[in-house]
Amino acid sequence: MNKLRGRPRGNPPTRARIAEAARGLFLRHGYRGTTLRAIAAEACVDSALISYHFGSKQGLFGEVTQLQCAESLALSTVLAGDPAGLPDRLLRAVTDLWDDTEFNRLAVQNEDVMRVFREYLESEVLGRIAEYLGGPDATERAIAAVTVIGGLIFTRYLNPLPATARLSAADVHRILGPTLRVALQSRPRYALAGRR
Amino acid sequence: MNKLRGRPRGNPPTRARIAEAARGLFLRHGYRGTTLRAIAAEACVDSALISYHFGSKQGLFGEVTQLQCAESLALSTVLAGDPAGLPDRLLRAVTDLWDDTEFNRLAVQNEDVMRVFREYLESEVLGRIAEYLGGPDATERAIAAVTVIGGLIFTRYLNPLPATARLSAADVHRILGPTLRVALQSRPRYALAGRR
DNA sequence: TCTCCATATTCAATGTTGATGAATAAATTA
DNA sequence: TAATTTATTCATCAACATTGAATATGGAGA
Repeated sequence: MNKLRGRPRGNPPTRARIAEAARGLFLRHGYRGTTLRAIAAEACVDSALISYHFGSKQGLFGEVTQLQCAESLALSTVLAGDPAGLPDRLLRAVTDLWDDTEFNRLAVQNEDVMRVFREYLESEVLGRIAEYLGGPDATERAIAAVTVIGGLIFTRYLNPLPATARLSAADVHRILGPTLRVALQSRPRYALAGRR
Repeated sequence: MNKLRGRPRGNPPTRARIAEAARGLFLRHGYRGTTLRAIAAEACVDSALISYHFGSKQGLFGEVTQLQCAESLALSTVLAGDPAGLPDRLLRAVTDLWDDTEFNRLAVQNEDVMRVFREYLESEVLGRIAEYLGGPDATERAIAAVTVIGGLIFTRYLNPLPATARLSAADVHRILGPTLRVALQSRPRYALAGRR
């Protein structure tokens, strides 16, 4: 920080260095856990420079995050093949992306709601559904069901997508009913060879 | 504020009043948008009293939130009937709960990640899937698929449930494949099925 | 009833935080 | 070369959550 005032010599890529430092810190400590001063220190820069370049902390975060989103999930490949294999390809794309990159770590743990909601979903909903179903694959069926339900809650309420949120309850029932029914079905594992 | 120092006469339920005020403000303005000072003002109390009673802002929020969770989703009723009707009853319970109560408003909009993620899910994933599917009910099928995918992302990555998160990618594919397949299927209700 | 301690409350201060405006120096343009 | 635009530091701000000190009441035991 003991640098000179005024514009520095050359055209150092300071802005990029800030974004890089921010990305690392956001990944490690989440949004709230990362202060502008920490980013500035990491980038060896005065913290005011961040506001200058990115407008605000949210602006910086948005830029760093959107960069990640742009790189993510190459949908073209997924949508290129035959319709029959689409489910598999979609699932594979999602898990490949999220398992391998650091993208998921950008998910700021919303330390408050998220924890409560997770515990509730896990112990109450999932546990009791599995108990109700019984049988050897009860847990797996419950997981599938919780996924659909969690997806509904997430895309309709927690973080409403307009297309989903503006449906009536009846439409939601009609559209998701068959899906949830299949999720809850027992899927005999070794009965059929099937392809992967 | 112009009150006397020291313990007040009688045993006024100040703690409860604070919780009540906090609940209202959290509902209206979310977690970050609600300051301890605002809660204190609403409850006609010094803001230091909140730290005294609840330890911290998070402590207060946790108490208010957990109260809501306890009241929510009467699973017993859902699990009481015949297995065949379970999907419908589950869906109904979820939508009834979340449509009618204020519970969903406690979902602190994680103003940062959530917005980006929502826009991405809506415009990229949902839009392109619907475009790919084509046909009259493409949007509905895309919504169902996005729900499953969003549920997977949410319960496995964003807010990982242990049971779901510790699965291998292959297990995820196996368990959710049939579900997603059905979500993507055309569901002819009033007309004959035509693929694609 | 008197004494003491735990409890409830206000007040004042502290240390962070994100942001802003002024000063300054290099780059760029005319 | 002169003027303007851009990049940077410094000093400061207001808001925030939290903490410590001061003070007054409630309740338990004599």
